[in-house]
Amino acid sequence: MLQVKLPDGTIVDHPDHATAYDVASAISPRLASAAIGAVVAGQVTDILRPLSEATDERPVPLQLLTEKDPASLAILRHSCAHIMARAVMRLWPGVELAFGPTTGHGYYYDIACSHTISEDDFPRIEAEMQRIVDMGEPFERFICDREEALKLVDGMSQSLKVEHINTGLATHPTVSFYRQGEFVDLCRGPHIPDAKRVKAFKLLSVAGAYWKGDASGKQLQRLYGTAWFSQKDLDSYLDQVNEAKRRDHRVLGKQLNLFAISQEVGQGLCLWLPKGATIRATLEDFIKRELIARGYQPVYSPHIGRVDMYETSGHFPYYRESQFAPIFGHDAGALVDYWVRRLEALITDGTAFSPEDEKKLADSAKLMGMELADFPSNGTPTARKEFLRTWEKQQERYLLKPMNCPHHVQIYKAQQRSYRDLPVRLAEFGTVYRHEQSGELNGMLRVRGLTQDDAHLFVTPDQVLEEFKSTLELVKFVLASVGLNDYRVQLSCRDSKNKSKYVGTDEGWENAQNSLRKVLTEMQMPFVEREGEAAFYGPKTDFMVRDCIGREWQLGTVQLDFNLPERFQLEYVGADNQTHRPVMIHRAPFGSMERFTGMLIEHFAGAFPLWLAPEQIRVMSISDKFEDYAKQVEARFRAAGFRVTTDLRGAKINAKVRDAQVELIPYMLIVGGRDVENGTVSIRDRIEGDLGAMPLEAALTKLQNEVAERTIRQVSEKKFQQFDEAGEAANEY
RNA sequence: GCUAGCGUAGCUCAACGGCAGAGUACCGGUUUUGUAAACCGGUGGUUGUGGGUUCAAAUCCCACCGCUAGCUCCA
Repeated sequence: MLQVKLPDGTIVDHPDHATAYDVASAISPRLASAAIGAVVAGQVTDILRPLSEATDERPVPLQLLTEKDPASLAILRHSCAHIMARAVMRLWPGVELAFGPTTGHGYYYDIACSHTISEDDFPRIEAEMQRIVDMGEPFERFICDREEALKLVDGMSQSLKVEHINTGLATHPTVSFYRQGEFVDLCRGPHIPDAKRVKAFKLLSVAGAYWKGDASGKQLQRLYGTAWFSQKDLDSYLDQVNEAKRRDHRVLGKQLNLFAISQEVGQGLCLWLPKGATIRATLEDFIKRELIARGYQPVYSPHIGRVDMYETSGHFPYYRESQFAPIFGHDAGALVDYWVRRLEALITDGTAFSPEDEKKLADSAKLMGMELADFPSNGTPTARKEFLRTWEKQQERYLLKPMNCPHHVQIYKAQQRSYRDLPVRLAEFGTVYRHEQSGELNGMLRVRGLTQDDAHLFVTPDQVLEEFKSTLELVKFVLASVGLNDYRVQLSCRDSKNKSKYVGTDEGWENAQNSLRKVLTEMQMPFVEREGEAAFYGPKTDFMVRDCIGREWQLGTVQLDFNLPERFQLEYVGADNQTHRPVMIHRAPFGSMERFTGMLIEHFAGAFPLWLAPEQIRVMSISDKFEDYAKQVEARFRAAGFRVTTDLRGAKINAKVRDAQVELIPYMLIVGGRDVENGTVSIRDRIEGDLGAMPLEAALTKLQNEVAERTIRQVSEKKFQQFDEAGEAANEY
């Protein structure tokens, strides 16, 4: 007899080989048919798996999962990934399978297939999947030892699975498989009991992916799909996807003339059109006022700086590949730079660099006017490198600035600093340039030239906690000011297993990470820790902000840095008359103006609140007889600081109203004969519609109040079903 | 950077080897209007760029530039 303990504490007896399905059937047939999976001793597992096999614990703690449990969705989707893979294998023989995990909203399967799958193939694949679902075959689990498993997958010509068993699963004594009809796949599971449980599914897209995420590895095709327990859930999900599409900042940015990216200017270089620039300027003015109130000092620094400075900070060597190439004063600059890198590769890992090739470089350099009489041609590679490095440092070498911090460090160093001066808080909307990979560029969200709402705080070690705390408060405040109150904080730490990616000492890192934990805990801000997400010079707290349709964006960041002060030998004189080293805090509440504005466009679906709207008010005349009055109204509002225009076209009022609605203007002031007589305006709210006539000054006061309070009225017009992250189930193999 | 798909009027799209078109925007005129589209007329194109195939190329082929999705990356 096997004793099973249900969630309410009841103990029930079952035969030794009983499964969760048997237990469910004994409770009620209806429960049995609703059961998708089971949690046995805390592990999600199949309902058809013998309970005694799944755990040694007695009585067996069992919880049944039905469609209502979020974990069930992950099981369903992973099973649907198998069904999709099976369908693809039926349609195109010779398919090799890689991984097929679930994602937040669905699943994918990576495959190697000689046929290039396109969206045109989706109906065929979906039809084949439907046939498999209709057959309703069970998913059967079985276990093999390593040898059997290798034989099995090799026999099915699944070379990627062979490789995975030999590498990723090298330490597993046994591995599990799932069989469904002719389809057998190496898989950790769990799975739904049978294919009939799939009630609604859809293929979403196909794209490239790399085997095991390695860009130098094999290119695979990744098929994305989603699956739900009802057609209604699927439709609701697709609605949400369409809503996100409707809000696309690239589309709205074009329609509303907010920004443009021109092929002629260059990839990833954003042109802020007057309306977009107005939004940005309003945000910047708001932040600047706030910073002054909080003791920050404005600074400005140039857009380029000497490469040496970025070698000192570490940015140049660390991010070499994603920076614009340096600007060299000497014609041979780029050549010598290449030469040095070849010598470095030769020194560090013996990468071949023939004397003939080096001679060619030397000859070319001479031709370009470089003096090489003293070059130690017969010296060691290190000696040759040092000669060239010395030459390089004597030349003009500038870098388009990829980061503001080294410049702000120089501003700190421009004066002698006393402990009485600290904290020194230097703020700048600093524009930086990064040569992001072309495939990464995306509207305003990922660009090559961006302006950070940057600041660097130079503090004494005693001030770290307090200053860090107040910067977090600032981030919270500015996010709240644009109505973003739903966010979580991520503490991004160093990867403890791969320390070579970071600069500084173990002690410094521990110290910094502990400080951040302490502040977040004291402020009662819930946070999740992520290893390997830190900047190379220090740990970060990143704000992951959720917008009104539930998507998450990484925006603001606050970072603690013990390393740059060390590298730049920063100092202040303490009360003890000794020199001490300050600590730096890097922070950007919005991140970059480009990314933040792009995100806001999508959050508000282009309909900005009054205080941010580029065109706040449009005055429209009923006919040209009232043109003068309309102009008077416009002048009154403009004098009061509003961004106001007039529509004096010979069109009907209906047309003028429609255009203003489409352009998402917050308020329309309609003026006709009655208004001229009574000194009123007829006010129309973009959201509420006609508000009737109001004395001019009353309308002015109403709108002034709305601006002063930065009222936000336009979000959450539509409530979307929240889709819980179903979690990464069953993706180990 | 990689894989796949896509580039036609300012914008949205049609034409898919045989005369490059529609809606909208824009310009001119008529209309003088009270809360989501009045009417008439007109301008606008070396079909992303360069090469090739063909009697003939927006259409087929090649290269480059750019965009999109995903991967990889993100100080």
